[in-house]
Amino acid sequence: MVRMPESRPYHHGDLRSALLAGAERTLREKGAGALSLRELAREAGVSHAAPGRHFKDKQALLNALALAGYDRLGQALDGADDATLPLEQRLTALARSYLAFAIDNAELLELMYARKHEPDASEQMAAAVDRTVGSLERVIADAQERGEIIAGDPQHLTLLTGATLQGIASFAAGGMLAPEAALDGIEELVHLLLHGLKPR
Amino acid sequence: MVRMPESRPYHHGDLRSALLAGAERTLREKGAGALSLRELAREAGVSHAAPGRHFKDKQALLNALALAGYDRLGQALDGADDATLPLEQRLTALARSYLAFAIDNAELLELMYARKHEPDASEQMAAAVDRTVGSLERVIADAQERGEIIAGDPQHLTLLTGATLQGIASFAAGGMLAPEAALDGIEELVHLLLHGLKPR
DNA sequence: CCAACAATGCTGTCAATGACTACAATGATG
DNA sequence: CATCATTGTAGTCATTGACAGCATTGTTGG
Repeated sequence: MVRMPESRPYHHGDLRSALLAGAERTLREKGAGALSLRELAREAGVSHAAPGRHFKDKQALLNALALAGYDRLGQALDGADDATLPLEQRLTALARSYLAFAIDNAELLELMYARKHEPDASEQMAAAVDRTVGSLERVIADAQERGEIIAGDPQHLTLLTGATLQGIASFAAGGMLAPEAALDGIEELVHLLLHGLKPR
Repeated sequence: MVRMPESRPYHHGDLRSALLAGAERTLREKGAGALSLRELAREAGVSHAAPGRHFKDKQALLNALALAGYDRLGQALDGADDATLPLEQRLTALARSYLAFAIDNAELLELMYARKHEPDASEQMAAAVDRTVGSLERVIADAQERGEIIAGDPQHLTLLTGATLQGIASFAAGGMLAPEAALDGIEELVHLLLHGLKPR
């Protein structure tokens, strides 16, 4: 047996991107626990230590993955926000967009919320969170100015709304709630949030 | 050097409990990722394969840990529920109890919600979830009968309430919200849930 | 044109881990 | 007290993350 020339070049070309892409696929298919740097290296056709050049350690890769996730989520939310819609519809659209993302990126979202980031990565992470939360806070603040929502610290109200969404997403991710049920229930959910549980 | 008799008996006595206890401590101190069967065995003063007699694999131990968590959560909630209180206070007490548990058992709660349970363990898990959710659903259903809460499928309303709580817990666990802030905000939160965001 | 030099990849190695097997001690049961 | 299931032990294997040292490539200044 003679070893073939293996025309593969010494340099991969864009190993960093390939690793991130592979990691996302694995994340989606097998969950975060199944992520292995060595496996990713094998998939990319590269030695087991090569990833080390691009990511100091496993956590660094996970951080990069989370940041990319925030970008995609931010785009989805920005795309779904239509300031010309009436409040309830506007909120519903935003909520649907968030839930849809949460449902098809359950494992990724978990990474995004994971509290294991190093101090430096945390800064970028915090900024990303702020950008994301901002989408929602804007809607709330707008509605307050128009008198469509009660007065009060907009951050508190945003917290309530965001928490509810995150909770639903968490239930859906945990299998306690079917994804379709979660999506179908959005209108009622937003309605309840706006009108409260008490009879009027 | 002569090996001492090592008066330790061949049998540990209650290895299973010792492992669970150690696992909980590690979970609390270093997080779920740092859990190692071998490390637990060392702490218990036992060989590295001994845990295998009590837990088929690592996941089995995690499942047991989660079930124990549901028991403790259930006790906390049952203890906090006082049916004689007015609705808003009753809900507030329950919410505070849940949040307190979530905050000081963040990692455990994550395990409890993890969707990695095998089909058989899932049954017990589902039952445990039902028992837990039941505490809340009871309150909602009671209030509905008294006309203090709008009509509608009580499960939907429970879902909304539970999701909001879980969302807040999730934010607190993720460091996006200070634990004290979360606990302090409970009254306002429950009030908002009951009365809605729209002005009356 | 080529001599540093920085990036990027490779091979080799280590300790830790989860899982498995075969074997030994213990203690309960008939 | 003989038998046998339970519970531990010792040894082993493949996988993994991390690291060190070397090789290849491409770039940049002389």
